[in-house]
Amino acid sequence: MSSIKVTVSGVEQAIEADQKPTHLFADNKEIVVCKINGLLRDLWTDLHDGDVIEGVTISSPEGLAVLRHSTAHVMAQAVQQLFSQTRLGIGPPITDGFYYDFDPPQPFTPEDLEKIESAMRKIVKEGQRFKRRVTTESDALTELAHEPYKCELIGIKGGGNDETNVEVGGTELTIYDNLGRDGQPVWSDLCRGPHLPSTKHIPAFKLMRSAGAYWRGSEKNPMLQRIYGTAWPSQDELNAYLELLAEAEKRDHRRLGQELDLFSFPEEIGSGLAVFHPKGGIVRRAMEDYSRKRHEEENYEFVYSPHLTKAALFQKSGHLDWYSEGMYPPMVMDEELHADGTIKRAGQQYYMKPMNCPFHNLIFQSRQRSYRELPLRLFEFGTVYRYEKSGVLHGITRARGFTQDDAHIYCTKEQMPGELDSLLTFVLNLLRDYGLSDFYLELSTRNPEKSVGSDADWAEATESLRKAALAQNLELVLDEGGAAFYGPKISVQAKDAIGRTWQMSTIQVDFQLPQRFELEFSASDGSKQRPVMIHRALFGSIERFFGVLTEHYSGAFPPWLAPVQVVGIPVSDSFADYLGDVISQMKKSGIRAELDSSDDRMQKKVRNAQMQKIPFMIIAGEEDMKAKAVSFRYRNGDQKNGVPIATAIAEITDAISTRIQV
RNA sequence: GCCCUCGUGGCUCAGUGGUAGAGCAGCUCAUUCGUAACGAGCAGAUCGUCGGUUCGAUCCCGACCGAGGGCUCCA
Repeated sequence: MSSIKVTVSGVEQAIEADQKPTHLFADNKEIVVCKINGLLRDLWTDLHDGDVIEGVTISSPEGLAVLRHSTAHVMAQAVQQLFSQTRLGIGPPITDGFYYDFDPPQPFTPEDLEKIESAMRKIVKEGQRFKRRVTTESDALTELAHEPYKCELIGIKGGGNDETNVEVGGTELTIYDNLGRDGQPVWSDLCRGPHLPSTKHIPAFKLMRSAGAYWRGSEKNPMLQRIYGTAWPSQDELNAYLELLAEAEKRDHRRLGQELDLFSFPEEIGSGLAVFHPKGGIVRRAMEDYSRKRHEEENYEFVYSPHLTKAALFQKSGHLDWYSEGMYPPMVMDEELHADGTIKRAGQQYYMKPMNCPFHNLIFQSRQRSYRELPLRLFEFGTVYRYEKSGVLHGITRARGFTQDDAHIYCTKEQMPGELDSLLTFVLNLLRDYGLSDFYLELSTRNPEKSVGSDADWAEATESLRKAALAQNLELVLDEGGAAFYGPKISVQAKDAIGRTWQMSTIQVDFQLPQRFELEFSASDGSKQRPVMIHRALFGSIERFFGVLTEHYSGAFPPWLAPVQVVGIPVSDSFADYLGDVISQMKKSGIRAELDSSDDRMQKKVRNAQMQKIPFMIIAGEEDMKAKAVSFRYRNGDQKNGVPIATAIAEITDAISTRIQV
């Protein structure tokens, strides 16, 4: 046997020509795949003289993707074992897991998933080897004649997105055979690879759920059945992931909204339309009040506009042309009909507003504007109504009626860069005040296929946005071509307490509306000029931000936002008057304090307050009363006894005014 | 909108082709108790809505309304 020279992990060495990477890395069980000359390859790949080989561990991002993709294959094999009539779609790795799309005779039931999972465990146990086989288009079409979706992929080879690329994205068309103990193929799938050396390299996995999904992501295509799963390098990591999901479920704002009596969605009102209960109302008002105060400091002017308008306004803005299916249908007023039903007098159409901007434009236009007034910043807590598709509604974060903290800034071209810069700083600082601290920014640029406005305007606005973003020293992600047709935008993404990303604020330049409304101001030389218009919302919608904060804090709001800041718990009834007096003093200091005078035992009252996530429990009994003091119990279970009344009040008012979390 | 799952007292859930139970919450009584559920009793549901099948439906079928998980969508 001849030998060849290869470089393994940076070290040049001579090996037998029939040695594979799997042999080279035999002493490191963490290595499940490798890079040969920079390309990700199976550990069974043939080596050639001069190859440069690096091991890739199962825990690396690439290793995880391979693990998950291989697990998807095992799932597809199990599905076809159990349901032989099932045709295969695609099965790529995704964040934290994988999915595979199937076209089964019957949709999968939860019991099916259990069966599939145990069939998978068997396959994993068998240690089937993944073997790569190069084929040709015509051979593959013959071999996979019974797999119509796979044949379709062969037809679009190379042209697909990242997901279809997993199947056919390589330069060669390949099929992976799973070899049983006897070395004979037991199952095959069209796939680019690479894969784990064998199925026994799958340490931990779990099927999560099945769901419908359109073939290749288009709602014009048939609906396939997708099964989601997750796979990890160890059982511990799988458990940690499942715990994270359980934690996310516990802090789901829809669940907390009910448990903490914050809001509800009465069926009688309609899908996606919420009512805020008193406690939710307090949180919301605290949010709004603080936002209003900060906006006033930043020279915003507060305006109001009606919830509905004649069609003409949204015709002028263009919304009816491109957005009517997202709007509630019109109300026709004062229409008169002939006896035969034909129209005698045309009525007037009124629409619920899906946006506030046209109203603000009318305010701008209500009189002649001077350059001396600019930038003019019009702010409104504007409630809008959008007929979202039923399937997209999600608690309070995606609703059909919601209130935007909406402002439109009218300024000169020259003012725009400075305005965007100070605006972004303002936005981020305000979000920080609400307790979010981990951000990145996303800049959406022009889609040349679909946009209005001149090249120069776009370039200038995009550059101003980019400069403003870079000045923040935050990660900036480019969303190439992702802007709306009327102008570029920057959006602020925030991470919450358990690491999930939420899109928060958006700052959007608009080249369209000033033109459609023919907005003008008088410049210093007396000429008429068109202002630049900037749309911006910090919360997106108040309801949505409310939901995000609820999940971020898991319902344990910082004192300044908490519906009830203090609950007084007397050790027994005989101390209720004493403690009631302390609570009254707190109320006079502006603290949202309540006395629990129910006839529950104090332990029960503590439990109730704990479950309501009230920041401060103030307890008083014999000792405290004698000392003219109270005892604290904090949400985390800590205690502080014998605190003089004035000190206690000061501690609480201080926590509220500094907006700290406790 | 599409696919799947679900809809039983305020909440969480059990249950059956012959008109319903539990725990918590509520109310009453008892208790007055130092940091996460004292005890007893009472009350509370035309089993989402409307049709159909059936001698009879909360249970089977259909439509609608609503919820959940996804897909698509979010100007």
